[in-house]
Amino acid sequence: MSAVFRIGEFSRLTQVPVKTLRYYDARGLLRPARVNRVTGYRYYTAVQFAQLNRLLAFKDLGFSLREVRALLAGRVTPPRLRRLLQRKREDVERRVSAERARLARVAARLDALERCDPAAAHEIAIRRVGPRLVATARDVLGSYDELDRLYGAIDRALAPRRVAPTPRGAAWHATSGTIECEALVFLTEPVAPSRDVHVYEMPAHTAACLVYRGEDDHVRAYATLREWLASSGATVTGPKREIYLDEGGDGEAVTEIQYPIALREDTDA
Amino acid sequence: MSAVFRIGEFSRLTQVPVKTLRYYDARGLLRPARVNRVTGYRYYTAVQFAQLNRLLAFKDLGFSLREVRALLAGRVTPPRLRRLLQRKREDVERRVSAERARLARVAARLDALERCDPAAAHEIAIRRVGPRLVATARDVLGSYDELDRLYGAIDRALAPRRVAPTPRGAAWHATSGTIECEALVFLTEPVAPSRDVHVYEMPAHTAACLVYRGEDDHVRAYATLREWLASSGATVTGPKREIYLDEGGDGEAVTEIQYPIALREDTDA
DNA sequence: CTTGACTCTCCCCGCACTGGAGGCTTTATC
DNA sequence: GATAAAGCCTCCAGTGCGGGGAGAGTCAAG
Repeated sequence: MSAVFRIGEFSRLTQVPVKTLRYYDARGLLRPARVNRVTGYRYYTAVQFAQLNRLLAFKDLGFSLREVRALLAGRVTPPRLRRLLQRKREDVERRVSAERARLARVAARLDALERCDPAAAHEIAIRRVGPRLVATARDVLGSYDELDRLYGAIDRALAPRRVAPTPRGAAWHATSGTIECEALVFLTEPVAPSRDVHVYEMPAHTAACLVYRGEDDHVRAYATLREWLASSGATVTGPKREIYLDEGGDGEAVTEIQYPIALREDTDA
Repeated sequence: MSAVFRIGEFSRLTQVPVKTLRYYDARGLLRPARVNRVTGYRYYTAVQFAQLNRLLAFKDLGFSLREVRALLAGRVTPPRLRRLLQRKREDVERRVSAERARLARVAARLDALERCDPAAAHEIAIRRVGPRLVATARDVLGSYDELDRLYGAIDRALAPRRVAPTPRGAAWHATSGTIECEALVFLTEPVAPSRDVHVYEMPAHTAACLVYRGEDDHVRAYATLREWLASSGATVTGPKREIYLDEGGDGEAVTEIQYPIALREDTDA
């Protein structure tokens, strides 16, 4: 006497595609009340509507199908559900703020474009800069050329173990009015520090990165970056770094600028 | 003279996994400067850093790799980029508000749980209720039993074309103090309306759905739904509907309640 | 008995990667 | 010059959540 629905009618009533219902059956998430052994036809009854609603409700909260299955099948003690929901909430909160930050960046980019700003902001990448072992020498410099003095000190300190020629870099610390330069090279294994050469692991952080070619681009690159930093809702959280990717004796030099940043999700839109 | 990097070193400097770099190569997104025909080794130069940054920048804005490839390779006229970015912005805005609404629902659920609320709110599903063709008869009713009169009218109007026995339903309109009932059955093909039977396509909308069994659950179900509606930041946008999934002459009846709603993303957290 | 709508299983496709197996190359050390 | 340890290569398979379609069987109406 009780009503029975074939998959198509069940699908029409629930607005869940037939394919999806079969998928849920195969995954053990929603078994039809009866399946004809011979023809394989699935027959759903009214109780399946309730089961499907529970399934969709959990899915809507952001649980994966694997989790939903556990929630539907296994005992869900309320304290355990509470913990799961709390983790879910943090998850979703993170996603919300990530999406809002992304929205701010899209809006900033669009803004720049509408102001007919020629700034090539699409060359700025926000990257995770991972932890890397570095050897550094630090001093206040009178001119750019003095950098070589610092690299010389580093090279001497590393002399016994000849290190593969990875690109060199420099961090610029603005402390108490003067600008101090910290020349650095990347290491692949620890090395003993010396009197004026420090060895430590640079912590991981997020940075806005921009690569430029040649000396001419230098000024434009910094202008672009500064403008982007101002308009995209990011705050600088440390000394800027330069990585000399190609010191190009014959051709143009190639350098990457990295500004350590923290993203905020303010937008003026 | 210019610096050349093997894939591992390039990966270390950019923090992009080796596997991903190979994937980008295969997809034509980032070709190494040189590939040794014999050994297959990939060699990257400094310019690839700039290309990779552009790639990551576009990806970060939410473009798919397919779109990124088009942006990197094809001519990107600024007006076209502007349109793409505008669409992206709407996309991301939608995602943000969807995630915020989800967050509100997770928080509401957690709230209910912490108040030791026994409400089985996880049986409430938010569903898209698609457009469906219906035949309806509408009147102010004195008692529940009068519903049969309305269904009788519908049946007579459809008599020539005997329609498959799909579940019946009813919408309850609260207009000017009285409650009016609109009995409805679903159709699969258009039928000519009569004097007191209307035929039209019910528009698609979002609804909060809850299935209950038997008469005892009726009151509890409505209490649960009302409470959920109050705490989850949704507003009712139309007459509630009931779908009689199983009128169960012998067993318990099964009914689905549907409240048309609009989601807002307010949260008190 | 035929027609048309419905259903079944099976396999491939998409996204953006990630992991592993099995086999070369390069580099460092003895 | 031999060897070991990294590093690199290609190819195959899998992730989550289904969508599309082929080819065959089933069900109800005329």
